[in-house]
Amino acid sequence: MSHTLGIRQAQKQKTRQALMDAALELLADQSLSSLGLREVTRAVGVAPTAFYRHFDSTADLGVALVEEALGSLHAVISRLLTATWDSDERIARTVELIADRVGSHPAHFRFIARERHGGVRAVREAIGAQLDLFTEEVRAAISQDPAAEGWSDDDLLMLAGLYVEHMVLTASALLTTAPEDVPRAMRLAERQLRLVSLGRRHWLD
Amino acid sequence: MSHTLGIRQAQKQKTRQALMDAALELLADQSLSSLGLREVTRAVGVAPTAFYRHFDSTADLGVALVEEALGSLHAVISRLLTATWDSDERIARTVELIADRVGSHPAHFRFIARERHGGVRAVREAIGAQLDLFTEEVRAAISQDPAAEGWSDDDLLMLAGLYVEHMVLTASALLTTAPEDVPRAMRLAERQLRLVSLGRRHWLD
DNA sequence: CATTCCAGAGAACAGCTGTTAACTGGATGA
DNA sequence: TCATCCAGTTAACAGCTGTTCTCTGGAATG
Repeated sequence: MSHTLGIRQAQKQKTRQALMDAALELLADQSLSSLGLREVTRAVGVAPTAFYRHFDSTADLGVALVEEALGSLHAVISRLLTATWDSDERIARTVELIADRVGSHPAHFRFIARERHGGVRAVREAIGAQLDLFTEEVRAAISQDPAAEGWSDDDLLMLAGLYVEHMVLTASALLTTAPEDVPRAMRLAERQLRLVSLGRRHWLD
Repeated sequence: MSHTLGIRQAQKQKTRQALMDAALELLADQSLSSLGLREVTRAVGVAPTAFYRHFDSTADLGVALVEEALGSLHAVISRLLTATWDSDERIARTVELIADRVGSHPAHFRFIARERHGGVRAVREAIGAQLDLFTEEVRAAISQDPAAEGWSDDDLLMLAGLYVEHMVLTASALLTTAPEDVPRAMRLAERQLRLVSLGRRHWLD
């Protein structure tokens, strides 16, 4: 599986990653639509023209960043969803997971929150597609639950959408929360999820 | 109350409004952090330097746009909240109101959704402050409701936050919905609100 | 070993940017 | 009527932008 790359390809990937890392850092206080290609190459210490060996444009780089930020999350989320905990435990674990990821990769989540409704269409769409994927995965998971008995597919999708949106919202809230207030923000997110779960339990009344 | 402005002040306000309108239009496919002052003045047909007679920077203009987009909404929301309808009716009216406003001022809502997590701190904060205001207003309104008996202030704020976030979410969803799918999106938003209301009703169980 | 390949460098391009300074001419107020 | 004010203009500044073409030197290939 793991084919050893030649020195040349390895170097190329290293430069590509350096460009993506630098871009992510520069995006801490600006939006993608104002990110210049020269700005990125300057930060890496590489000629402006080298950029074109890796990306067509900064928009293209943005799409690659979406994959980097959200691609690896599917596996983690799926594992969480298939575990069989009771409702409160699952809620706590979910919020913990989000807080952990936000804590270890803040720039990625900042990027996603910022560009989700941002000025670059291709990136917006890439993020939307990833979130739709998450929504479908969540829908599949909760449809297995005995509590989903009698639910229409449409209602399941509605609920899954609510969960996914809330995850994004929580991540973005945690980003703008001072470290000492993180526990409070986590408890807030948990209460909101608990309220939604209550609504879910009485949906068919 | 309505003091007649001199010709000079009237002209100044007219130019200022033209700058804001042009900016809003240009922001349809870019973020504020990439909006140039020359770009705006060019669109209006005015010298670049004239910009400084009205705003310090494009960020300053952005803050003014936040006020324009959300300032007038408080009165409308308050009126809606104090009306005494039953739960389902209120939900339907709320979603209708949002759909109406989004339909008549799409650029304003696009701007808010885009810059809520955008790259310009001052604008992010201005939007956050406005949303906090809405949250407090909603909290005050639902605390009057008999259903709020026994609720802690913290829980009321949590629920109000959920409602406000959902309004923003619905507005942004309606923006990216094709006209023929708007009714479907509205019904989806209503079902989500109904689920939250169910959770609310059973919160103290 | 000789050849091909290709990531990155270098230089140059037209055109854009925010900001300054000094100005004009019509509305304003005494 | 006449002096003052001030929204908008003109010109110029240094510095930035994306994109092109040409070149180079070390890795890959046979």
